[in-house]
Amino acid sequence: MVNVPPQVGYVLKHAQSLLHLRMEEALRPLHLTVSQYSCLYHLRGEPGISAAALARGTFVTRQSMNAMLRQLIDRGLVARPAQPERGRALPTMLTAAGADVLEAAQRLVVGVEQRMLAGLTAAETTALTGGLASCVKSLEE
Amino acid sequence: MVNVPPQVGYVLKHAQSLLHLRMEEALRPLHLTVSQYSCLYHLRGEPGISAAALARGTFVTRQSMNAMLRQLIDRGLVARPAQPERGRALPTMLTAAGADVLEAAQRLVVGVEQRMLAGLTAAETTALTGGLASCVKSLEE
DNA sequence: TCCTCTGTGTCAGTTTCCTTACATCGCAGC
DNA sequence: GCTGCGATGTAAGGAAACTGACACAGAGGA
Repeated sequence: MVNVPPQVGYVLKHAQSLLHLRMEEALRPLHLTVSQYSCLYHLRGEPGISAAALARGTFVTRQSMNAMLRQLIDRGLVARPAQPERGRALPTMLTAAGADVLEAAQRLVVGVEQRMLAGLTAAETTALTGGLASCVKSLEE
Repeated sequence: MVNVPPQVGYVLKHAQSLLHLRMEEALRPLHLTVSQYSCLYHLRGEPGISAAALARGTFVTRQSMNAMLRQLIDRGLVARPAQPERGRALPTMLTAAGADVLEAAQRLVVGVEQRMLAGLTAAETTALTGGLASCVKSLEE
């Protein structure tokens, strides 16, 4: 890391990589991966969402999301009807057990985020979030 | 994405995911992945570095880095002696062809980063980099 | 009505990366 | 001298993700 100019992309990757690692460590006792947590989290925000829409919100492909959902259904954390009411989309939702696991997981994740932001003021945190949101907006046409 | 509070971790993941995607698209004409670009980039900054140290700087495992290096050596972009001069570490370095490819790749990557930061002032960009660096520092013990 | 386009679910194959494990080398301490 | 420790390189196996491909359902226009 010597003679390497502090490029934004590299620091961004570094922060994301480290956050992912810490979250993985924190969620390990619950036998939950970061992707699975993200899946449950979005599912609570939008009950009855389709797997494809869930995949877009979690930054994975439909195929990966369906494989992940099968695991979560086997564990009883997620439920999905066998037949669609209309169209092809199968509305997915959290079970009571899934909501419990998510609540416990979120406490752990919030702890990690607080640790990540420990060196920043509230104003700096707001500026960081705003800056990242601007990057997202600029990168999607 | 409705009813989802703007958590920092999520926006961070979103920005990193999008940046990775745009870089992958930009580097495709050069038949280079983001990881390979990152590898060449660090190699130029620290010639003669070991594969293990390179792996730490690129956020992958030693095994993945050695596999990647084999590909890059086959393409003539990287060179590594067959025998270590001392110890077990094999000093890795860029070839002339590798330096050329890296230079072309970096132009493309800089373009993507500029696009990402288009909506931010210079001061905001500095604040963003500083905020991310603080997150990194807080997350590594 | 027919056609096209988009969105969704799914299967198969491949790639990439990680985890686990082992052997080797230099170094510091007894 | 010898031993434990850390760092490096390597191999084998598995987990997770992606790409490519196909079929189906609804919306909209010709």
